[in-house]
Amino acid sequence: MAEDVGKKLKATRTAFGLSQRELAKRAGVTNGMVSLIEQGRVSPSVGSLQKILSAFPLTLAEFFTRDLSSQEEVVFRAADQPDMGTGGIEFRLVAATRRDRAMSILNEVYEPGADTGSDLLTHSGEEGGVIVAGELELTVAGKTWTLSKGDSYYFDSRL
Amino acid sequence: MAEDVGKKLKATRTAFGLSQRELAKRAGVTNGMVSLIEQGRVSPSVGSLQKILSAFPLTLAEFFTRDLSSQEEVVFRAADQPDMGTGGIEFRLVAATRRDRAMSILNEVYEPGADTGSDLLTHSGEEGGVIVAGELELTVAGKTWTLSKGDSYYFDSRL
DNA sequence: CCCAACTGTCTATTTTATTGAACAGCGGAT
DNA sequence: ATCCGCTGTTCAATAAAATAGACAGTTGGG
Repeated sequence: MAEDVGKKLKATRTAFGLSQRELAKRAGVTNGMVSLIEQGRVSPSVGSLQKILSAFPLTLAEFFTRDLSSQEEVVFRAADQPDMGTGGIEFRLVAATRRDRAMSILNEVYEPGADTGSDLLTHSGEEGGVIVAGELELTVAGKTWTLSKGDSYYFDSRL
Repeated sequence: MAEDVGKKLKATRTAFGLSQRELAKRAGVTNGMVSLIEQGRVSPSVGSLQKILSAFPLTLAEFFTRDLSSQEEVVFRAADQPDMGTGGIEFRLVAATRRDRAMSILNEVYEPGADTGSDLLTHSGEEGGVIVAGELELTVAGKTWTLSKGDSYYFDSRL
């Protein structure tokens, strides 16, 4: 178990806020296969893994280098937030590269007249937010960042 | 053919100066499998690919990020040259990260009394060499490097 | 020349991944 | 309570990957 593809795939999938079935449908594979891979009961072919990753989208290189570069990041820049939305609504997922997130935060931009249905932000021991305008000085665990429009933060509330 | 694993594997294998059988033996797989993978006739499982790459040795992340970072490098530092030798003889392969090399260059260090059999350097339109002692100023295609002991160079002779 | 040792490719068989459709569990709505 | 829609898991059948071994071509030596 030198490199556990299953755990990494599960962490990536949950980070993007997708279910096994939703990921499978986008990738063109079956949900059972995603389940078996995540449990480590099969070793997928690189072709299958590539199809699955294309649903994020993510390349093989990005997938395998993922946690080495962004294990415990706190600040995520605007360009690093993938757009999950459709049509006139823009959803940008915060901390998408972070593994095993316990919650999801969305940066939402609505066209004039667009409608929001439910409250998507639920609290569960971790905190996150987005700077809509102006600048913010953020201090977490002794470190300080200056965030401007579009930047965001994410950290364990115990810090 | 988004990411051709076969071509990449073949380029990597030849860059390390290994035959299909030699690679297969080190990796604990069959030579036929290496052949089929390199021809693109099968898509190996990540487990199998991982076993194969461990013979170089190379991680999955390093394998997939390989050509993005070192596509057309000219200078290769001493630390980047893998040791291909055994026993008292030290063989360090130059430009191992470069894809589809048409030749091989070896930096050879022999213990006192060791014996050399055949001439390993054959010319075929490309040039390479190693700095054994002192310093050298190298200019290729308008760029200049200063090489010291252990450093090496590799470039297309048309430049 | 012939032999030996190597190169990579190909075929039949075994092993494994992948599919498609079932299953049980959970939360919300009626 | 049931029903709906979702979550992830598991099973038998199918498709594909991996194996063991044979094959042809090449290089160097006796």
